[in-house]
Amino acid sequence: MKGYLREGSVLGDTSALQPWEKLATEAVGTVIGFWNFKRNHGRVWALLFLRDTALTAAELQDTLSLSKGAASMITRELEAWGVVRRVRSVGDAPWRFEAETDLMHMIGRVLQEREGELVGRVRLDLEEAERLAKHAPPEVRRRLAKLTALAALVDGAIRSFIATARFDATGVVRVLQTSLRRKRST
Amino acid sequence: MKGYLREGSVLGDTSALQPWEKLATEAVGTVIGFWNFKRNHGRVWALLFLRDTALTAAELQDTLSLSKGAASMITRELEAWGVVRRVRSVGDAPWRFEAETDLMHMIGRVLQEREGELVGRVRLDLEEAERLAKHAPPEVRRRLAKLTALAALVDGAIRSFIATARFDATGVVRVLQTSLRRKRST
DNA sequence: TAGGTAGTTCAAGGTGTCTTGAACGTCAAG
DNA sequence: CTTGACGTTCAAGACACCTTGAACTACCTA
Repeated sequence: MKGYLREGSVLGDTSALQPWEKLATEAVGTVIGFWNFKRNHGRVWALLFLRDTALTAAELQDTLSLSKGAASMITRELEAWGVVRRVRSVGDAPWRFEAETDLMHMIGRVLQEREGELVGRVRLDLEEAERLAKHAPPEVRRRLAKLTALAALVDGAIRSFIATARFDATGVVRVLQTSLRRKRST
Repeated sequence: MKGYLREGSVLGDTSALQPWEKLATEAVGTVIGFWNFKRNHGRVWALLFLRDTALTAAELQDTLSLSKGAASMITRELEAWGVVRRVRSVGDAPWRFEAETDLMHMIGRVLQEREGELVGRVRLDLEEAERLAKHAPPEVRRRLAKLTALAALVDGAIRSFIATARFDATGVVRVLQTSLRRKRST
């Protein structure tokens, strides 16, 4: 085993994507990329998720054709988001990465990281605007109120999702329902 | 009135953002921009929404400091998405734009335009992957299934939202609930 | 000490997208 | 026919973000 390093491995072991892996990793990469992360965040996570095993950075690197730098940065970021775990097997082998498998929990974390702050800030700005518009015409105030109500709704839904993130989505349902009762129209 | 055209208007009429308008348009612009449209889509819509009135392209242009080209393009796009309506007042005045005010309906349209196609395609790809993996180890198949289940869930939620888009979000709640019943775990 | 692997960092270059403004089309009034 | 407001288009430039790969640290082995 010593002589056969990464390139030209004998059994297309870790490298070489299976056809379904190709499809799935690209699909996930697309959504993730569209959703404002890097496509490669999605590809890496998806591959780790599909193989049950933990892979090394080097394996990810050439299975997905990443540069060395990219492999390092992507894994580090995924790890920071709690979407991937870094594990060291026995002895002193290189780090390996394994995927978080609780999808909902994952989405919750990411939502928190990304939307939480944004939505929260926007909500505050809108509320501030509402305050400033105290003497504006009623229709204007009504419309501002409509905006803040929406912001609050979304903010609430996200928070609840984060708090109780599970696949059943119970939390979100609850929030949407209660908000429903409070404000018929808006 | 004839002599006083756009610049240096006597009463800071249409130009000149009120402080709350400034705050609100920027806030909306930020979310929209973050959400992968142009920041200016958000700013323009928000201004039209806050002023109850329909504004001309020229007014938008200098109230929000847009270039002539941008004003034209942004309004055209908003119009195409059904987020803004183009109206011609009596006689032969220039076009004016007014905002769609049903927030939920609007979001529905946009979701449809943007997510619908993406999520749908991804879902198909994942299902194809599942088919290709027919002879893969069971754990791999289970994981693929998990992904397609998520895709299907989201796809369903979006479709239902689009179909019954209202502020109360009843539709989404219903979908999430039923999907809840069918697949405890995933 | 020399040589190798693992891993990180960062400047440089690449990519795709947004914005600008000039050129152009159209229409109506003079 | 000329002029001027309104509106659209598009090529060029500005810009933001991604990716690359070389340089570097740290650590282990011979």
